[in-house]
Amino acid sequence: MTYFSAVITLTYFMDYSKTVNLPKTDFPMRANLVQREPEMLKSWESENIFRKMSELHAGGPRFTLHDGPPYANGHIHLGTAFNKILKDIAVRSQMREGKQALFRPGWDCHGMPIEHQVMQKSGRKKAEVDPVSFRKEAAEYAKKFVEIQKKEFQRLGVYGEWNNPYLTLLPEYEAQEVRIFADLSLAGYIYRGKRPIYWCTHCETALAEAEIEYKDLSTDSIYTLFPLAGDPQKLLSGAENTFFLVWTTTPWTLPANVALLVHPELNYSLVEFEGRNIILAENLIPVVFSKVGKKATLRQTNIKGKELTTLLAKHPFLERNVPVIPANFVSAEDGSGIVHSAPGHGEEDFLVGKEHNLPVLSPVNETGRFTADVPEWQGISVWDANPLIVQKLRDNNCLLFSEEISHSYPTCWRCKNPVIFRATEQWFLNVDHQDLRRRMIKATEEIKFFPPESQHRMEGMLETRPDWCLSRQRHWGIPVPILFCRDCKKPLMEERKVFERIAEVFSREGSDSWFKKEANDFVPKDVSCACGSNRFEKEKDILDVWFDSGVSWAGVLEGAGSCPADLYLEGSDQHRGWFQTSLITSMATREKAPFRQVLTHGFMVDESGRKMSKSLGNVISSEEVLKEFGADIVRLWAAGQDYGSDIKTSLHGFKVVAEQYRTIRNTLRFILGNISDFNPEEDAIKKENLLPVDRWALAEVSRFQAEAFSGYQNFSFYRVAGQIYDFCNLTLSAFYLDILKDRLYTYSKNSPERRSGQTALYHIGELLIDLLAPILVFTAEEAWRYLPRRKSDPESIHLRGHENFQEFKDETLTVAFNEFFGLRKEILKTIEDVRAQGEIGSSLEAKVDVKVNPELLLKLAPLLLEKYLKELLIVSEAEISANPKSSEPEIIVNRTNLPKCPRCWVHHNEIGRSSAYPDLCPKCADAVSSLQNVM
RNA sequence: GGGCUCAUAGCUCAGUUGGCAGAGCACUGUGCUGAUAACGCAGGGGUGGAAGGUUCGAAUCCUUCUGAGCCCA
Repeated sequence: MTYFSAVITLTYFMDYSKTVNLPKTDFPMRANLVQREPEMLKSWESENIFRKMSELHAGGPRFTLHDGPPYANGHIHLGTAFNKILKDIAVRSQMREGKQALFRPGWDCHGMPIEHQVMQKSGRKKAEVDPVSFRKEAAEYAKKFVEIQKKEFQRLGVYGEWNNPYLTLLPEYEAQEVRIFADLSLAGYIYRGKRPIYWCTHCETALAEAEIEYKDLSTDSIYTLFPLAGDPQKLLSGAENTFFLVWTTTPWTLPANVALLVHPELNYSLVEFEGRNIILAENLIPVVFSKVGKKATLRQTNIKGKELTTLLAKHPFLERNVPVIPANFVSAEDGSGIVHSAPGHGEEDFLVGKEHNLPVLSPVNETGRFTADVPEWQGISVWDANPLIVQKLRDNNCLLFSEEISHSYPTCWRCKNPVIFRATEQWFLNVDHQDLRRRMIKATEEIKFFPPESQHRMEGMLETRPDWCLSRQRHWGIPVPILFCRDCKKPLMEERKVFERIAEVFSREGSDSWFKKEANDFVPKDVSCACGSNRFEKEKDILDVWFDSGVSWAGVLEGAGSCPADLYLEGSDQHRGWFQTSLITSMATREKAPFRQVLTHGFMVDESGRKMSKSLGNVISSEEVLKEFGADIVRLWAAGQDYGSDIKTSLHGFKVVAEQYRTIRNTLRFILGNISDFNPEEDAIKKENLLPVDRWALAEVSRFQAEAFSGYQNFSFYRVAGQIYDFCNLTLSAFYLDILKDRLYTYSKNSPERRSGQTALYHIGELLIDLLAPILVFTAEEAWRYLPRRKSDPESIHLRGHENFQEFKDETLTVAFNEFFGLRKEILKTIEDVRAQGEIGSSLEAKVDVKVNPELLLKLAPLLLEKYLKELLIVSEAEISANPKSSEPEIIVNRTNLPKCPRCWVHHNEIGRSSAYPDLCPKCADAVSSLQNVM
């Protein structure tokens, strides 16, 4: 008996397994991206695909994404890769919408990091360097990394004009930068002024705001006493022996002190302590004297800060009387509520000082040592002077007490040493000239920000940003294009001819010419100084590297007729950086913003949400993941991130993405395998003749497409990626493809049922490849090569626009199927129970009886369940009927008693109807006989 | 210290206007062996960062705190 049945089964299996239409495709299951992607890149190159892409919609509406230039130093990291991939997806998705989308990548080539590297390599110091040969080395260094990074971006599949990138060191770019500087200068935005700026005493240079890192450092926190020098309005009851309690964390700035600052609305008090009267903020009395450890006696209260401004104070160790001035930034939480002010050594102090016409003292030289203006400590560095000054205060009996506190302190981003504020002569851009600041804030209201909160952030930063210090005392950059009169020292700032000459020379010979030529080479013969002299000398400072990139709209977009750009897309740090510098230069010279839309993304952080940094050792390199997973995985990862907040990144995360990729790839493979014998031009079934479930599948296609389109339009790539994955996983794998298998495999090749399913599958395949194309640029192309083609189809998916599937929309079917899925879940649960009891294994062994209330049955009518229910449930017998009494569906599942068709494995009541194939069900008999007719 | 943002299952995240906490992955069980280095089904898993408050009712609104990120001081 056992022997007999085994032989029979084996016989049937051998026979019929060859008659079913199993999936057939050479599209490999294993992606092998690391090897296959470089081959694909070569084939794109040999077929000029990128060039054809750029020509695809020539003359049509344009989409310009302007590349924020990465810094040409080192290899790209995951953050750089992420940024460029987002840009690429934006560009490609717009291109697929029918726009002419060009992307010209750029690099930022000047600036400190490169200068620092080159300087270190040669072991030289700034003063010892010959600018011309040094700049040559720096340029080579930058170009080397441009090439390295270019290859790395290309390997990621990023589309762009790689043969024509913009570099901030190209002569034409430099010339354009001079022209913008000229426009700014002629319009009155540029001024030379003494002003406290961040100064690194180690690197001996001014630093931009962007070049500052804050670190926790321990510093002196001292409470010093400034004697009262005058009380003309007799505000204080006993003015004898009275002192201001003044708090500072930078004792070395006391020699530059010119005022005391109080908060105008804060309440101050007079206390008696060890025979002296002391003024300080009322609410800080307990804190201060608990630190001193002794009690003070309250003498007078409720003195408003603004009343104190009538008083005069005496400097604790210099022969100088200083005024008391109101300032809103004085804190009532720390110190004493009275701070000392040195406009030469602090930004806020400077602004208050400017308002009250205070002198700007800065008796510190470029190495951070006191000048002759401070004879007592001349030649001593400010860091070494701190304890000496504290001692001096103590000697003068002017120190209440001192302590050490830890607080965040600005340090130099290169050398990591603490920096100081020091007033020097610098070139500035006045951000309030001609109401620029207001105009910029207004302009941001017209710009679309992604995410929208980003606009507030930008606005807030514009409100408070100080004038832009444009000059740097370095070698590697574009020179400040200013000439001075050798005789009267006046700068030549209003002669357009001079700027034009400089720009013209730069465009031919590059900005190196500034260092090679004489000043007079840049001055036309007919130009002379107002004083009559025509002997000139060159400015020695160079421009801030942020000015380089800040004029890229002029250097890149204007010439191409693409300004303003449609999109700037950068990390959120660029609110203060590139977005703002670009906005400033453009609003000042062109009266308009250089971008219509701005997208910002978060930063890479590790699994526990901490910033990736070399010192923490939690950095994941782009190369590492690329080598292990391939570019499409990195791209799918990038697409899948909600860039609005920070991006948590781990190797495990990439493995999860790789799994998602496999799901998508397998889905594609299944589709391709099942339509390998389908010719869309001959075999497609008309919409009205499709089976209900196939029409529903296409309705889903139209719905999914509309959603994905809107996702791409809003640059919500992570939504698109999620939708694609859910579509593959939930709509297709878990339902549609599963129920389709019986039809695809067992119906005869050319049957309407099978062709109906294939028609839907073909469109699903088209759509998937289409929607994947901007993200999985390699895999989409690979799949495209295996998809049956129409005659009109191009050789590359990247040259094909969208197929529109909106005609397949079918609200009735969609609603009906949603009802069905609720019911199906219940039925599947019941089948699982029966399976758990050991009654059935395969669901094809099940017989399902369902009773539902008539309303539900009516809703399900479009599905034609009386005919298709068993197919939709993948069971052999299924009946559904109405029962007015049942509010919940009644589901009964049993094992079927019908015999099994050995070909399609469905249990069937009509087996043997065909005399030629007595063991088969009618459908299978038909299929096999038609097969033999063909043979 | 200030501005903006984030915190929901082991992981990645949904959750529209306050109304029964949801997906995928992972895990466990299981089916199939005609997507097979695949695919299906089911299940367990949560003090919603913490503490208060408003409300009949809070993941959602308010306050404070904690941790994290960007920017600024």
